[in-house]
Amino acid sequence: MTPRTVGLLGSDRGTWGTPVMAADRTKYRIAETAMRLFLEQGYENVTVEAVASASEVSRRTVFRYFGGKDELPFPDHSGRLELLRSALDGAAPGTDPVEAVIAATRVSLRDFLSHPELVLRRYQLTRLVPELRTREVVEHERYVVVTRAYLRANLPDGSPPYLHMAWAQLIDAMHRAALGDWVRSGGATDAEADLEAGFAWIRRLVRTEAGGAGAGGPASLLAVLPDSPEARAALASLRDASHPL
Amino acid sequence: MTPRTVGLLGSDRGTWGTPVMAADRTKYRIAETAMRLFLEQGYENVTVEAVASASEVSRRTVFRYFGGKDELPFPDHSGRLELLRSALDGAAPGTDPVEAVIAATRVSLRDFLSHPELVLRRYQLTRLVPELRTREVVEHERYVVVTRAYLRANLPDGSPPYLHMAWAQLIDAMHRAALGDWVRSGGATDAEADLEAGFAWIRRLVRTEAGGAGAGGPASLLAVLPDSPEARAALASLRDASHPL
DNA sequence: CACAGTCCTGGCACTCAGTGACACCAGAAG
DNA sequence: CTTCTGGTGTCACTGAGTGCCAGGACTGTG
Repeated sequence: MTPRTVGLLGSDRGTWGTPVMAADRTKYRIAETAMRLFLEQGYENVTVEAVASASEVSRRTVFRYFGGKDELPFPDHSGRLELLRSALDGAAPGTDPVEAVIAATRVSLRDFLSHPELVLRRYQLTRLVPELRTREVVEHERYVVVTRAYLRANLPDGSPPYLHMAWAQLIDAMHRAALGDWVRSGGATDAEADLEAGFAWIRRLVRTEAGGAGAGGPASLLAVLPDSPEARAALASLRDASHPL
Repeated sequence: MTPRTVGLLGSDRGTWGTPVMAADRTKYRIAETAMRLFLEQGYENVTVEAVASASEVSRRTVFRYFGGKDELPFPDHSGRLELLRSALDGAAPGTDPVEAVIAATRVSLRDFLSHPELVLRRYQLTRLVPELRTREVVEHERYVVVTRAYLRANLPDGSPPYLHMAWAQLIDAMHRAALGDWVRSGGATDAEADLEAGFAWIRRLVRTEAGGAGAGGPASLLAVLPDSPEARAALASLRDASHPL
């Protein structure tokens, strides 16, 4: 280990952060090289052989670390997926399952933001190369599958069959929106704040389903009305009268 | 045209319905053959060459109709995507954009259900072959991309940045749930009714954002409270007083 | 009838992704 | 020194996907 080959890389420890990449330096080194070549020469014009030799490994080794050429820009996904799983597994028993998924999604976004150069650089690539965009979609779907499964297992029994799907997609929408805006802005927005704003919006909906007792369907009302002082006052009095939460 | 080659197929017009396949018989014939071989021998054990010769076309022709081996079971997606687009384009000008997407999604589901054998047979395959499941995810994402773009363009200007994403994902969740339950049940459930039930649930949320005037953010209140006769009465009077829609 | 144009097809030939099998070499442990 | 183990390189092979060209069917035009 500790290759003396500083050549193509700025240093022997790459450019990207520390947390995940410490686990497997070689994998990230290959990914970094691949993304550089893809950006310089175009995805289709770069063979795996080229990536391998530029990374100073054999072609076979590239395929030992990555399932395919299109996975080269995503060395962090497997780790983050594991992070998401453990965040859900580690949720306190009594926790509202939707809140558990929200917390896990927050963890996932934080992990994204801890590799800003990787994520922003990759965006340049996925925007340009349809095949990589496709791969990104597939990788992303894995997260949603995990949250869907968690919600299906933990939502109260009387829930309608679309509910786990709805919350999973809704929470994912906030994740997508916050991360997407951040990435499109080149890292300028406050993604965590945006995510929390989305969660706040979600929470105003989730109380409907989560509050009531299980059997017989939701015992809540969801009301939408034009804003006005009268409406606010009426709602406030109703809320205070019956539900002093 | 009108090939006299009845050989491997039960008839010269395949097995599946009429609407889309009339457009290109050959494409559906190849798809049918491919799915049969995939189910009989396993996806990885069937080469494109085998599909081609069993379909009585050349290997080259298979790739003229399909972008790749993994697209063989999805001959209907391009047509349905076009259907979705035209449904959105054809929406009446004043229509609530969320309602427009709901209507388009209804059309999409109907189109799915018009090919029951194809869809149910394909489910056996996608459940079994990860690569095909992946392709299904990607194809599905295309629909959501279209609806997202439509909502982003047509939602009122003051809407928060996550809103188009949220509604798109939410409506898609209903589509996924209804179609998924139908497919998993082997075609036994009433998918259209399930979809409408989901839409009804969505409508209780959507009124919030769609009603208000544009500038300065949503001019609506969203309230969630415990159900009670008093609450219902109070809300009814508020609604009648200010918003006689 | 002759001829040009178009569309769909088959037939190569080629690149390259991905995989299996085996050999090699480091270091750790006995 | 021997043995085991984990990471690596080398080689050979299958098969997906593409570019190019040629041929046949059909159409319209002179």
